[in-house]
Amino acid sequence: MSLLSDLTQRFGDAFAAVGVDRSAGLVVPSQRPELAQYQCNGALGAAKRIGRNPRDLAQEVIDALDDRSMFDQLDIAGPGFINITVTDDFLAGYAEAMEHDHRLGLAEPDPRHKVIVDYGGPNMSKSMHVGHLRASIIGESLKRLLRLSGHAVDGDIHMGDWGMPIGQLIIELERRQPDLPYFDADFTGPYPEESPVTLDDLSEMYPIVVERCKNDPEEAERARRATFDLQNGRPGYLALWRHYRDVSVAEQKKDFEALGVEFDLWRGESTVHERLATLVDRLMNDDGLARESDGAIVVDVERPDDKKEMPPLLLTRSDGSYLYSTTDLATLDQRVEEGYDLILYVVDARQGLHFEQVFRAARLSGIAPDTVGLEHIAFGTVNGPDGTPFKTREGGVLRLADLMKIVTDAARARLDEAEIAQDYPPEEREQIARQVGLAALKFGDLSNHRTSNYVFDLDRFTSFEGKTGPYLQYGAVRIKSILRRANEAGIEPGPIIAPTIEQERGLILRLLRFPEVIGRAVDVRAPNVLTEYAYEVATDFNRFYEACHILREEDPQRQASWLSLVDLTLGILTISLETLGIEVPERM
RNA sequence: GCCCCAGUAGCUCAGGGGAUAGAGCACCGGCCUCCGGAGCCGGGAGCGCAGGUUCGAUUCCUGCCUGGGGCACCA
Repeated sequence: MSLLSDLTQRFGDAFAAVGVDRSAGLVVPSQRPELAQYQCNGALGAAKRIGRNPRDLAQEVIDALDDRSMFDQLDIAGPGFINITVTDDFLAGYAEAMEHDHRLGLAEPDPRHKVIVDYGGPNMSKSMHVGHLRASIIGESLKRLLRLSGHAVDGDIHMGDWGMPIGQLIIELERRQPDLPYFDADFTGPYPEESPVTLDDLSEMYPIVVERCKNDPEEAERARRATFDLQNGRPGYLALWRHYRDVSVAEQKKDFEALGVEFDLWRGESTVHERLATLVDRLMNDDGLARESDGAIVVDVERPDDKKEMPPLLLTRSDGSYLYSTTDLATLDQRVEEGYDLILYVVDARQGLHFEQVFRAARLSGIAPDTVGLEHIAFGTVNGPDGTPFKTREGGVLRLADLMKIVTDAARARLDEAEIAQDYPPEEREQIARQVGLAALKFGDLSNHRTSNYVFDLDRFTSFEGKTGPYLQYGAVRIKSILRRANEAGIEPGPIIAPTIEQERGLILRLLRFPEVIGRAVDVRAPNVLTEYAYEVATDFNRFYEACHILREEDPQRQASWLSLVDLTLGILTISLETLGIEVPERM
């Protein structure tokens, strides 16, 4: 159990003992650290509800605590806050328990969910670019947070591989190379094993055909037709689609691996293509939920109390082809069948309406019962220094691979500047530069709340000073260095004893908050809660490091305790960074 | 027109109905016989506007202003 939940339980008991709902016993870190370590504000609200004086009630609650041995101070302040300071022995006991707990004080989740995190979501029609960055970074971190909390979690890339872009790429290739066998309806195969295009070709073709379809209704119609034919199993198109998919996946696997993003499931829209017809049929005939509208099939999802316009969810176009909404609904159906009871979509905020429609349709049809959680984890855009969406100097979309090079180069320059890792072997140096660049990128992104747009500032993100990924990495590496030196000097870690120095106490208090921080980050699905905490751990450690000279300490018991505390700090810092997707090098 | 998100220090951003709203950068002033100067200590400066709910509002509600975004046959 964590210290905070322990205190909350004790105060909950005390409130219950005086006849007040135990939820009033919620204990939180103090807002006035100079006054106390923790506080409980429950007496204020409770007193109001039962018509009592809050300070009197607070006193009664304190009197009702059945064991007060762990409290150093219990004060009533202001209108009725209970200020709480625990004894140093109690703190040391908790820290010692945490040091030997592989779960670091984290409780088992109740209930334990089977979770799917749907993120990344690249289209197979183009290279990954910065637009995919946030989904990947945030999704990966949320996946790790949920897993760390003890849930059973799978990450699914959910590629865009069955919609209109494929139809567009088919007609574009046909325009360029009409003699390829894929376009000959009478061809009986076999089709070539070699792909007629590379991913670079697709990336080059895609914007061109999109533009043409936008300006030419006939071209748009041809693309729709190709999409329809693909979805209805035209062999040449399917063969071509496989090539498109294979070259895309091969490239994307490299991109995601370089980013440190790992998917458990490489599924996509096409995964459910065999379910689409039966699903639409079921909603049309059995449930009577779907109806025809201008030749298309739609599900009405508006409610009488809606204040806003709520367009129906489109299941098929008027030509019978399927859309994003159809595959999303079918995918949801499949996920529920597979037993997932919490489904998170880490997708750009601009798709909010789409998910509201899909979720409503899923509820109405019973595809997703109320026991299944459906959440759109929305996020904002990445902006350049001028405040508009991030672009290259030429105004184009920045490819992910190029971005990786930019941050790695910047990290390498910073290493030179700070004279870090100067005489290491070149391979190790390169590896460190990549790790530092990624840390800069990820921490820079994740330290913003996910719903806000943020400014991508390379210089700021890669700095070794301030609230940055490289700063935290460097901090962790230096802690490793201390532990290494202690080991070389033959100093052994020992039991964590009661702190006597303010900075030491502060560090312990910070470390003990780890379980609550993880809990909160998971509750609000927001990794920035953890970036904030990791930074606080690092700064509290620096204060401790300044005040307590570990290797020179003469009292062996104290020295051993400090060494354990350093080790615990490294453990908490490392797992925090790992959960953010940031690696800590052995040395820098 | 309707809806969603945002508006907090010079800049970039945190902030869970509670006390005196925090951090980084930048700026100013201190601290190095120190385990890697990544640092540590201190200073100035802020909740878009107007109402409302509440003992108490940056937080919840309403309206307005500003910026970004969305609104069936794209994803």
